[in-house]
Amino acid sequence: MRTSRIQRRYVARRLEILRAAGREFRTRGFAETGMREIAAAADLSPANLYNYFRGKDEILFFCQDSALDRLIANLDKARRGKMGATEKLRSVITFHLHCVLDEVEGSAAHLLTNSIPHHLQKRLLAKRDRYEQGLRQMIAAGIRSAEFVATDPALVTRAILGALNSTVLWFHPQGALSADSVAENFASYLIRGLCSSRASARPARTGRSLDRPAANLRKKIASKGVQQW
Amino acid sequence: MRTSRIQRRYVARRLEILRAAGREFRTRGFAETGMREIAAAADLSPANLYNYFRGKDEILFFCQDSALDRLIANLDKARRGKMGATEKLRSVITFHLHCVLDEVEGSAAHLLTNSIPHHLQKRLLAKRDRYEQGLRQMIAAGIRSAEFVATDPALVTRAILGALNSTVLWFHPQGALSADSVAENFASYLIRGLCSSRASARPARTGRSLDRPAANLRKKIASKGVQQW
DNA sequence: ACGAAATCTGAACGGATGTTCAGTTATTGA
DNA sequence: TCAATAACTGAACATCCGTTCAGATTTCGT
Repeated sequence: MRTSRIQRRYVARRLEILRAAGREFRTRGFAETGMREIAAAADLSPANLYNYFRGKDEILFFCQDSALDRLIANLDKARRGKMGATEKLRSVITFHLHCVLDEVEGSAAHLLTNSIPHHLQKRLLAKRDRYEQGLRQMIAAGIRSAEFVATDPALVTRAILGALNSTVLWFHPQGALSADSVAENFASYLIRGLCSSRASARPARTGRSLDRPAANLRKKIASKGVQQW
Repeated sequence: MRTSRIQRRYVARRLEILRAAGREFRTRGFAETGMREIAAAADLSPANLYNYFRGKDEILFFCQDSALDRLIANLDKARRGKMGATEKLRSVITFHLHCVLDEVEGSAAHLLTNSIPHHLQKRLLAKRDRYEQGLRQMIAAGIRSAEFVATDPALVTRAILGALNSTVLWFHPQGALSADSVAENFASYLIRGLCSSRASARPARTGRSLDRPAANLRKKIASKGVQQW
């Protein structure tokens, strides 16, 4: 056989650990979750974890890395499609939510955790930037094609990602609200904000401390050095 | 005099500490920030912190508590106003962003931190629920008055709060992007999503795994037991 | 069945962290 | 000026956490 049984069992055990760790990270947070708890959740002794991962950092790294891979793969697929910007964006939003809400080992995709070593963090930030830039370009294309209203694509991208990622903070898999319905409603709302509205969304100024004209609407934003979603 | 000088100095020092702690929490995260770092940032010895706060938990608690007080006060003021739902919502969004981005000691308002003791966490969750409910009712009123399109107010509220709170993850006070322009752009985008769009925001189904009708649009959500924004 | 390799475990180590405490310095009120 | 109170500090304590390691147990190939 191509891959030996012990190899297959090894990677399966790794995946089990990642799932258990993701579950714990999600509910308790990274810093609040100890290796002993991860081990208990994965039915292992704490010491045995180190046969599968170099340490706690690496566990979180692979959680985030695999989630980002799936997100980027879906994004690229959507970008290559022939549908309009609206449908593309809808597909990305719903997939992102299902990825973050359904697949528990990927639900740690939003954790910042600057306590993870630099060389790992750099790789994650690079992937995250790539995802964010792809989404931004998708929105910018929709603006150019006049499907979307003229706004700052970078800021809208971050608003969307912030809304999507923070769902893990309140969503309960067993709750009354399904991931599907969250995805449907979020997609409708977040996309509608990009389509020109009937009524003017920017009425007469209220006059309260916001007197400076919003002239920096399309200010360029450095894509590098972005720390977080 | 009404308040003695030593009392005034005491509360002033407390505020200095809260500001310094908020600054550190914001950049490093709660678990990653030690009491020794807070003390250094506030120009105090670590031991001296305990003359002003019972411990690290209480420092975070007062950071979040004061920020929530300001947010709730502004929300109530907006709700009592006579403007339309659009202007009310705009005022709340911009104030929320300025509170979270400008006033550094309040920028910890988004931290979950389940490591803080129960009796403190309960008080914070109560205030957070009150804020969220107020915002939700504001949006629901806009829907009733036909200013906003018919959607699930609870989910839109959480999308908005998620977008707003996650700005602290990437916003840099010294960066090229001002808090004002973030507030303007976010408000425009997030409000436009509540106004009926010209083009249909929900086109023909793509057919991909989202075949279940979105019938649970107005499903009630338990307002208690909400853990996070 | 048997030696070898993989898998697993309990116990301990080193370091960091929140916190305390005895003791020192600064400030207050008269 | 002087006692009393507030403000502050360095050093240590207790605990927790990530990690390691020697050795036991299971699984594998033959």
